[in-house]
This record gives sequence, structure tokens and C-alpha cells, in this order.
Amino acid sequence: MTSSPSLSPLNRSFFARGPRRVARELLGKVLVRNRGNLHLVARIVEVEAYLGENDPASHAAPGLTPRNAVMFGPPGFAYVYFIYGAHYCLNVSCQREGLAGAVLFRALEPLAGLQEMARARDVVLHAPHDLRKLTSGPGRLAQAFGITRALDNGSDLTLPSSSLWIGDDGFPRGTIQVTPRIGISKAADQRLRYLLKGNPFVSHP
DNA sequence: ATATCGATTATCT
DNA sequence: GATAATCGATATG
Repeated sequence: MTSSPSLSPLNRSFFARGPRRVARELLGKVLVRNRGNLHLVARIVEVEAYLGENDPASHAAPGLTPRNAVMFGPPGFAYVYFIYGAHYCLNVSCQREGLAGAVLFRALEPLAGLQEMARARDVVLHAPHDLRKLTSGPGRLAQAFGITRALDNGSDLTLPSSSLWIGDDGFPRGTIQVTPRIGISKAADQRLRYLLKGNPFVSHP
């Protein structure tokens, strides 16, 4: 038996809280893509909270639509959207059914399956800093993990048996830094971006 | 039926 | 630092 650190899935109640709290707590956890025997694993190092219908920057602001329905559903499910004609972005729903909320995954630190991520991203790994090209940015990490709306939107992220899920490996998350969210025009002053201070894989250093 | 625009990224200067 | 690329969701007529 090879030793492997225990990796436990985050349960429903973890996500049944406000987006700020969930965002904060998600830092240091890991995102896992199950691909048969192979696993893609990466640590969550940067996220943003989207507060729901009362948050002008949230896709939930216009109220329930087919696109944003997952955010109005139960917590712990993947909300995947397509943006700028090119990129998918991954969120996890939080709060509770009927009360929208979500956390956007903005950057990950790749831990396992690096070559598979590189192939998905169409990059060649030379220097160590090339790893930043894999999962530093919401569109990049989605591409590295093969995340699409057709494939992953609405999937349950609390089940380790499912294709995509979130786990806790006991990593001590360290110091959290809070800044305004990136790339938005509305409510741009609010500090709802959370990152692990000093982590080289955050998207906008 | 058509127009607008975006929770981004790559590729320039 | 600035900008083009690109398309689905949404709003409007």
C-alpha cells in the first residue's frame, strides 16, 4: 500500500452558508476530477463570492433564468457558464434552495495530473513557472479540468464518486487576503475576492 | 429577428 | 497597458 493523505469530500452543510463564508473556507481545499484510474487534483487558492439577487455583479441579479438556475437550487452544485465566446467558468452554488449564491473558482495550484492539464490547455511545460499557465485564471482552470456547461453544469460536487468534486486534505490554509473582485463593472468596490496570501498561482499578481 | 455585452485570455506595443 | 477574438444568453422590436 502506498501512503496517501486522506481526502474527505465536503458535505452539503459546508455549502449551506453565505457565499463569503463558503468562499473563505474553500481556500486550501482541493478540486478533483475523476477520470477512471487517473485523477486531476489542484488546490483552491483564489475564489470570489457572488451574493445572489441583491448583488448587481452576480448572474443571479436578474432573477431566475435557465442560465442561472443552478444558483437558485440547493447548495453544493456546479454552476458553469460560458463567457466571451471562448471560456467556461466554474462556480459552486451555496446558501439554500430559493436563495441564490455562488463562489467562483478563480485560480488553483496544480497537484496531480499536470501533464493531462497541460495537454488540455495546449501548453508545453518547460520552466517551473509554466505551471501558472495551467490553472491560474477562471477560464484556464476550467479548460485544464475539461469543464464545460454541457458536461458539468448542475452536477453534485459533494460526491467523491462523481466526476468532479471538492475535498479536504487537511492542508493548513494560512493567511487569507481579501480584495475587490476582478473583471466586473458593477459593485466593483466590494471586497469579495479571497486568496491565499503569497501563493504564486493566484490569477492577477 | 436582430442587437448588445460579458465573473477572460492571448497577443500584441 | 491595450485590444481583438468569439458566441450564447438576454433584451428589445
